[in-house]
Order: sequence, then structure tokens, then C-alpha cells
Amino acid sequence: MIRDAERTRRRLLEAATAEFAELGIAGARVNRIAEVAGCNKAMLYAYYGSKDQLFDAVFTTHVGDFLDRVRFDAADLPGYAGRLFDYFEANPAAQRLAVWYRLERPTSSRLDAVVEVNRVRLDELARAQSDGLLPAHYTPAALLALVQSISTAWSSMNPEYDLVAPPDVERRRAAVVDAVRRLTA
Amino acid sequence: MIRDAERTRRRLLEAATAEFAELGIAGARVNRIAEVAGCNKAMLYAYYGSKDQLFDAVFTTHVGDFLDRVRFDAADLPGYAGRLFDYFEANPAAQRLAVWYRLERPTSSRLDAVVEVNRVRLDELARAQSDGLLPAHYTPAALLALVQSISTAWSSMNPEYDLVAPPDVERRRAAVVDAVRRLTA
DNA sequence: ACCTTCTAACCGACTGGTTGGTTATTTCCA
DNA sequence: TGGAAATAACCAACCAGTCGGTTAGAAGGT
Repeated sequence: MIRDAERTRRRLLEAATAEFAELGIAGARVNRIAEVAGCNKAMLYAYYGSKDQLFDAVFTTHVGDFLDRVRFDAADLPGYAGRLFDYFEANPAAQRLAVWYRLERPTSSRLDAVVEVNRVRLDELARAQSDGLLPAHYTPAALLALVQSISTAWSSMNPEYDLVAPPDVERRRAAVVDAVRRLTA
Repeated sequence: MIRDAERTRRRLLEAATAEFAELGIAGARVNRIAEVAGCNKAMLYAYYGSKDQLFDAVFTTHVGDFLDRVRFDAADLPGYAGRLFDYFEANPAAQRLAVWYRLERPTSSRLDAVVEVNRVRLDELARAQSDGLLPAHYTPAALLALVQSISTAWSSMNPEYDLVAPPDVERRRAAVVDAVRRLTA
């Protein structure tokens, strides 16, 4: 096997993504991550420092990927909701990572990038409202929370839900887009 | 200290609720639970069998409490959304437990009580629709998911959100109720 | 083309401490 | 006095993290 530091780094990150998405920080096992990545555990510590820092590397990578791929448009919130729905439908691991992050890293220093994105989006929503592109019966903060939660409505349902209401992705997507359209009509 | 099996059981359940709500199943420590409950770890195993079974006891207890306290009304979904919002605002631990359950117990046997409640509510929504008490542009399954996610919109936001949009409980509650009203108008 | 030197990449084996879970024994009340 | 309640002490397995040492392969001189 030829030596390739970048490849080893990447394989560790991929293995860690799968492990953390499935089991969270407390449930993840560094031995398993190294084993799946096909390298020694010591490399994990050489490249990422600690289990927690490895999680942070995984998470910030996925935040970046999310911001690159899902365009925000304050003037077309139903469209944004649809893209959000599609992204999490295609990347269930990304959503699980976000939830683990919320549950298991409450006191950690917040990600400046996320704070900044929130701020920019609230500004865009306020501008769209004053430009008349968006009704003003909700505050920008409320709009952001509502759109985000509606877009992820089904993936945050209890696991028993699917037994009673079998999944129908297209119908769900339509309901999400339509709900946001009604709220911004 | 007088001996009281029921009291010990209860204190263990209370300590376990706090521990599991904060740290999840994998992060919880049985030693700490026993210590906080003020009793020996062996009592935990005598009464609840294992760490996982203790979590199940905690969770089913909270599901029962939730169903007792938050009345469902298919003909008044905005009212239900308000009560849901209030409940989780007053019991943040309950919501965290529900999220841990979803993340950490994916393959476990589903709770029959929850499956049954889902079924009953979908039936009630369908009946309210055919009785003309509720518009029919969303399926009962969509309504359930939308109302549930809107009611918990703020508590499922990323932790960075509050830095940019400082909490205002009354305003948030009003937005939740209003959003559900708009969707069911 | 060949040998030497140097370094980053890599690994097996280990450690101190912690984990969920058990058992032998004692304490207390009906 | 018998049985339930409670405990201290214990255990094997596992955990995150470390360390001394090995090796592939690039660099550089001749």
C-alpha cells in the first residue's frame, strides 16, 4: 500500500462521518473508526487530535457542504424549503449529525460560520419584507424557524409514525412546499 | 433512613430522567444515576434490569405523562399546537428524551402505545375533514407532521440561532398558533 | 545509475482509568 | 424469624489516548 497522507485523512473523515451519524459522540468508538478507515488509531490522533475534535472536523465539513449546495432565497421561501427537503432526503447522515451536535455539544463554542449565516439570512428576510417581496406578518426570526422546521418535519417525527403513515416522498415534498407557500402568501 | 421500595424506585426514575435527558443513553452513567438517587447501583439493577430497560421505563413514563396532559383536538389544531408548545416549553427534558429515543433506539421494538395514538389521531383528523371541521388540502398524515414540527420549531433550531434571535416566548407561541391557523384556514 | 541520508507516514502494543453489571453479606421491618 | 431492602466490594471488558519503534520513498551527492 502506497503512503498517502491526504487519502488517510479523507478515509478517517469518511469513517468518522458514518460512525458519528449513527451513534453520536458518546456512542462512537475511535477503534471502530480507525478500523473502518483501514488505518491505525494513532493516525486518527495525529491528524485530528481527539475524538471531540474529530467530530468537529466532520461537522464543520458537512456544514460547509450544506451551505455550498443549498442556496437560500428570501424572496422564494417555498423554493428554499423544497431544496432543504431534498438535501436532507438525500443526506440523512447530515441531519443526524446536526441533531447530535445540538444535543451533545451544548456548551461548546458556537460555530462562527453558522452564527454569521443566521445573521445574513435574517437581514435578507427583513430586506425582502421591506421590498414587498415577502409579507410581514411574521418576524424574520419566526420565518426562519418555521421554514426550517417545516422542511424537516417528517425526519423529526417519532419512529412509530412511519408504521401508520407509510412514506411517500413526493407527496411529502409537495406538502412542505405548499405549507411554506401558505405561510408566505 | 426508613426503607421504602417505592420511594427508591421513584428516586431512581427521577435521577435517570435527568441523566438521560442531558446525556442520552450512551452518555449516561449508571453510577451517577444511583449516586444522585441516593442509593446503591445494585438497586437500579434489581428494579429496572439494565441501563436500556431503565431508559425505556423513563421514556414510557414521560410518554404517558405527555398523553395525559396534552389533549388532542382535531377540530382545533391551533389550540393543540399552543398546548404542545407550552408543554415542551415547561418540560424541556421531555423533548430531549424524545430526540434521544429517536436517535439511539432506531431498531428497538416500537412502543405500541405511540403507534396506537398515531393511528387514533389520524382517524380523528380524517373524520374532522369529512365533517367539514377541517379543510382537506392536506392529508391527515401531513397535518400531523406539520403541526408537530411547527409546535417544536424553535426547540429544534441550531444552538447558534438564539444568539442572533433572542428568545421571546410569548411571540414564539403566537407565531406557532398563527402558523397552524393559516395552514388549516 | 547507485548508494546514503532524512523524514513523514505508519503501526503494534500498551496504559491508567472507567464501564455496565454481579455477588456475598448485612440491615431492617412485619 | 423470615424475607425483602439495601450495601460494599468486586469483576471482566472496554475505553480514549500514548509511545517506542518501523518503513516507504523523496532528496541529494557522486
